[in-house]
Order: sequence, then structure tokens, then C-alpha cells
Amino acid sequence: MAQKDTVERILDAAEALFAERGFAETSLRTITSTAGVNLAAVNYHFGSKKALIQAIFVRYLDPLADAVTEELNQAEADDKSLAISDLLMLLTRSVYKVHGHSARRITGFMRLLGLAYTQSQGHLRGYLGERYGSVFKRFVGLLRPACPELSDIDLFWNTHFALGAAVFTLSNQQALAAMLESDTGVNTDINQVVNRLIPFMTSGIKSHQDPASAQGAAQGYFNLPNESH
Amino acid sequence: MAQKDTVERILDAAEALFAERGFAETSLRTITSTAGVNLAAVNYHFGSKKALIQAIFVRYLDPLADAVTEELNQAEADDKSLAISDLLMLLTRSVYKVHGHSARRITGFMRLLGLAYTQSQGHLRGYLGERYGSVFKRFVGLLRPACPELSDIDLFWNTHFALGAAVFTLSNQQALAAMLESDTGVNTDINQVVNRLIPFMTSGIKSHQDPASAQGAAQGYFNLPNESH
DNA sequence: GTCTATAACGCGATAGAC
DNA sequence: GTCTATCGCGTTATAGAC
Repeated sequence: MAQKDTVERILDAAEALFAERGFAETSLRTITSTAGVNLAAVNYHFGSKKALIQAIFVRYLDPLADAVTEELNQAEADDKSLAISDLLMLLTRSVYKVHGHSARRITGFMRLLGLAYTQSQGHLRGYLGERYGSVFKRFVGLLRPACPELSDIDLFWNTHFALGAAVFTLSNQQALAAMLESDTGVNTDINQVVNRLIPFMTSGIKSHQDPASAQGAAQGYFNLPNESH
Repeated sequence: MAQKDTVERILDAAEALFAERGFAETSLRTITSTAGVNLAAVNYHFGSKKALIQAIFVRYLDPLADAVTEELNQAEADDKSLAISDLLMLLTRSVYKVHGHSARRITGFMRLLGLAYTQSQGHLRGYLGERYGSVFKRFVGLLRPACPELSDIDLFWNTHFALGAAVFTLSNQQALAAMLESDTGVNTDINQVVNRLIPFMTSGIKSHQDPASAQGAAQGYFNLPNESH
């Protein structure tokens, strides 16, 4: 089927190129010539570059959301409470299930996710929040009882700190691993990074503020006179 | 002095615009018109857009590196060992000292740092590593005895996980705070985020892998058959 | 040092033949 | 569905008057 081939070739090429260079830095000319299709094909099949970007995210995230949903169903059926690290492993397992064990593909996935946060002029973030918000809420619903000592606000921030740790390091995994190797000679593959990330995120998510400094009363941390001039 | 004015106006405008939209998404036209200077001024004073980007980072990081160096000198003179959270506060204090308490400026700083990792085609990362590597190494030299139970490799990864958490969340602080506020009605300023980040990073950095899974022997975490096709 | 004007090019998107 | 050709625009960078 010629059409499907073309659409997928475009998606494959664009996905890799966007992850590598960013959206604005990747032209339709580069995408179509890499994909071996005609320049006009992107506009014919997707309508615009922006729509192509959304299509890539949907192709990435739809099956992942399904896999996570399935895992969540199973976890809720089992009905035994899960620890934070169990939930992180559930997530990791879903990613592996959908995108395989290829380092390039996982790295690319995380790069796109990071770009969605920084480069998207809002159009993507809103779209993704709407489309995958319910799965995310279900996940948080299981995470909630795993750390009962935290307030909702603690949990919100700690979750995003952990997300940042994952996105940043997995995005740059190759560069970071190269840096470490040149210093120590030790090679680190992406699976090892994930295995380190899980305990980091787990203990980070459990953390909370010293109550004294949280109230701004004691000497701990910072307590500024005034904000955002 | 007319020249210095022009140069600084360009730097101010470009710094804010780059942080807000990214490098490729910000044109010299936008920069110069925002700065109220002529279109040709960037090329006259800096030579190219790429050189302008480097100049912005140098203006940002040079005084910060000085402030950190000064703090490190003082800490080493005191000669009492510092905990991880002390070191993170040292860093935070330096940032506040140099860039003030403005939320916009700290957010911008972190955005630029994040962009340097993801958007720079390598030219920036190499340059910054060379210019500020020694300060970074000194900092790690103090961090090292604060977590003696970690191997160098543990410390390397945990440090970068923590860096990712900070860069990601502070970059997107406004958006995240808005998200939280629409859910809970609670407002969070950047200082509060930093006060939450410090315990998160502190306990994350201390974390380490379950030895069984680290060796790939036991059932913990993931142990994949093969890697990066 | 600062301006206007413009060169030289790459971009996204589209029209229209096949 | 795929192609070529091209439009219209925005980009970085520069030449040359002031």
C-alpha cells in the first residue's frame, strides 16, 4: 500500500529528526528527503508541519497510554497496594513493551517529551493534557496511597521533579554516558540508567520539606523578603 | 556610552526572548526591534547569531562562577564538612546573589541551561564545559565526602538526575504552578519550589541501587536481554 | 557607530499537470 | 497519490551612505 508507506516513512523520519534537532530546526525539506518522499507529501497527508508534529506524538503516546491502562487494570485487579518503585517499574515496563528496548527509541521518546514542554508554543501541551490526562490521573490515583505522608501539593511537585530527572537524563543519555566513559572508562547503557533512576525517583518522591522551613519561620533553606520584582 | 548601551540592550532582549522561545524560534529581527536597535547591530557587535548566544551565556555564567568560587573558598576555609543540602543551598545562594530574587530571571536562567543541553548543536556544550568545568569539579570535590557511601558512578548519575529535576521544573515553573493552582487554588512562587527541590535532590542524591538488581542477578527492576539494536 | 537597502538563501505551503 | 514548479515570506548577513 503506497499511501501507508509514505505516511509511515514520513513519521519515522520526522520522529527521528525532531528528536535529534528540535522542531524549528528541522525543515520539511529535510524530513521528506530523508524519508525519500516528495516535498509536497507532508502537506498532502498531514496538512501542515504542526499537524505532523501532533501526529508523531499521537503515534508515540496512544499505544503507550493503552499499555499503561492495561497495566493499571491488572494492578487494580490484583488489589494489593503498590509501592512507588512498583509504579515506576510499571511505567518503565509499559514503555519497553511498546517501544522495545532500543536505546535510540527511548532516548528519542524522552527528547520529544522534553521538547513538548519547552519548545511547544502551548498547542502541544494543551492537546496532550486533554488526550492523556485521564490515564495520568489514574496513575496518580495509585501513586497517592503509596505515599500517604505527603500532601497533594508535595506529591505534585515531587512527581514533576522526578519527571524532570527522567526526561533530562534520558534525553541526554548518550552524551552523559560518553562524558562518564571519558572520565572513568565505564560504559553505561540506557537500561542501567533506568535502573539507577528508579531508586533516585523513589526516594526523591518520598522526600518532604523540613516543616520549620516550609512555614518560613526557621533558618532552614531560603525565605526571601520579596518575590518576582 | 552609546555602544555599550546597544550591546547590553541586545543582550537583555535576546536573553529574555531566547529563554522564552528558544534559539531557532527567535529571529534577529525580533531581538533588535525589542531592544530598539538597528537590525544590523547584532552582526556588527557580535558577528553572528551563534556568537550572540555564546555571549549571553558568558554574561550569565561568568559572575555565577565567580560567586560559586567565592562560596567554595569560604566553605573550604571553614573546613567543616558540608552536607548535601548545605551544598545545594550554597549553589542557590550564589544564584540569588548574582541574579537576584526575580522569578523571571531565575526561570530564564534555567531555561537557557536546559536549551543549552537540548538545542545546542554541541557548540555550546563543549564551550561551557571547557570554561566552567574547573568550578564544577571543585563543587563535586566538596560533594564527594558528603556521600561517602556512593561510588563515583553513583554520584555522577545522581547528580545529573538532580540537575535534571531542577532544570526541568524551574524552566517550567510558571506553567507548573499554574497547573497546580487551577487544580487546588494554591499558588506557589519560585522560592517555594526551590525549597521543595532541595530536600528532593538531597534524598535523591543519597539514593543507590539495590545491589542485587545492580548486578543484574535478581528479579529487581529490569535486566534486558539485549541493547540498542 | 549607526543607519537603509538589499543580497542570497531557505522556509512552509500550494497550484496544477500527470 | 505523486510529481514539478513556484509563490510569498522571513531569515541571516552584508554593502555602502551618512
